[in-house]
Amino acid sequence: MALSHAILVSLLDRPQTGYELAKRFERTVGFFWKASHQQIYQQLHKMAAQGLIDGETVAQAERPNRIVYALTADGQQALQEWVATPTAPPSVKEELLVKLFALGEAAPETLLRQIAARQGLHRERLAEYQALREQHYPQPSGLKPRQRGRYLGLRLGILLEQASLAWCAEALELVGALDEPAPRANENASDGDPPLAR
Amino acid sequence: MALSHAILVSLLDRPQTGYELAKRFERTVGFFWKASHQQIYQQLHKMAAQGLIDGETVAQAERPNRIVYALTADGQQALQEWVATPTAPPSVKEELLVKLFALGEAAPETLLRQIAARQGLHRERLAEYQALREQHYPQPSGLKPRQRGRYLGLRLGILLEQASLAWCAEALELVGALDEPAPRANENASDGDPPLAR
DNA sequence: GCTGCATATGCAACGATTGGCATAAAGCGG
DNA sequence: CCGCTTTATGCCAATCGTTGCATATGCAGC
Repeated sequence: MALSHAILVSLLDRPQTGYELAKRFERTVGFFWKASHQQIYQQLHKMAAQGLIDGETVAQAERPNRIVYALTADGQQALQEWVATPTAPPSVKEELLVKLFALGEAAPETLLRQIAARQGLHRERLAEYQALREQHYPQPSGLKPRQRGRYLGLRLGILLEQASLAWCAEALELVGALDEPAPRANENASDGDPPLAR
Repeated sequence: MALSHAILVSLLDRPQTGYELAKRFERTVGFFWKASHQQIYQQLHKMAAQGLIDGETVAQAERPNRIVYALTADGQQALQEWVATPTAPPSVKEELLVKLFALGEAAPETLLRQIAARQGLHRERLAEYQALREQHYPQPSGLKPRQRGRYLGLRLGILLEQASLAWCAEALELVGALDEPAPRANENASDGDPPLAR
């Protein structure tokens, strides 16, 4: 119910082929919505059948044909309607945190390694994002509307990476402390079911 | 490839019925991994067929029978192996950010409302999490291993909610500025494809 | 007494997503 | 000139996830 919308949004910029869409998904919209090329091609067929987009085949000399998709009036309307629809909270899939729930049953070293790996990832991304920000969005208040949306995406990326990094530091410390000095004994104490969230 | 693992982790605490698992998913593991009860029941059947868990039917007077599932040795081993496996980065599905990409094409007021709604959600959650933290995890360094995992989950929740709130404030300001004073003209300037991320 | 909620489990249909594979040609490096 | 990567599109199978529905009972509140 939403990959189609992400595609519509992307086509707003200009008509594109499936291949282009797939590549752009890796750089822009895809930061908030991942999709593989198979998924995109299939979705494009469906959307064309529904009349949301319109594909035009362009023959190319000595290259495979390309199919360039553009928004139809229906597609634009569908997009407008979707934007006006209340947004569901983001769905979460944080494997690492699920693993941490097994802490006490599993070797802490294994988890330490994975947290460190995660830390590296966040560091890389943060550096990337900050570079992009400096290059492309020097002063946000001067941006045109469409750029503001993109800037805000980047901004959320930066804030979340920073928060994640702070968490990694805490986690390394807290899990690391288990490794060497402690006796790691006696886990089954009284507590009925110490809740966490939601 | 991971709901089964989340269930295994949850069964680590104690044997549980599908119903209990579904309810706990709303409070604990489910913060990082959502699942509906239908999904859980189906998964339980599969896992029982694979020998990862073992279900025992308990007849109850004047209540539907319950099926209590417990980890088998195979299940425990599968869990250990999974924990030792490198963790994939979390998958993201942030609908709101996709919508922001349509900024300039769509009415800013609509988006403002949705950002405000999101802000409310984050505020609520943050308050919840902080209350839980104060109640259950007064001093993290004194926690037993298993509690540390849970504490870290809560901690990440708090950090991410705070970051999200900071973002909401920025977003409201930047999108709100579009609403009243500006002429909102001329969007199609030079820029080829200002990238964002990844 | 009716309504709604909580307990407790499940099926069926559909849609979303992933992974493997296939085709086809151009350009690049060794 | 051989193999690798890039461009460009697609099928198929399997799994994962969501929505709607069904069943059965007990308890609390109106």
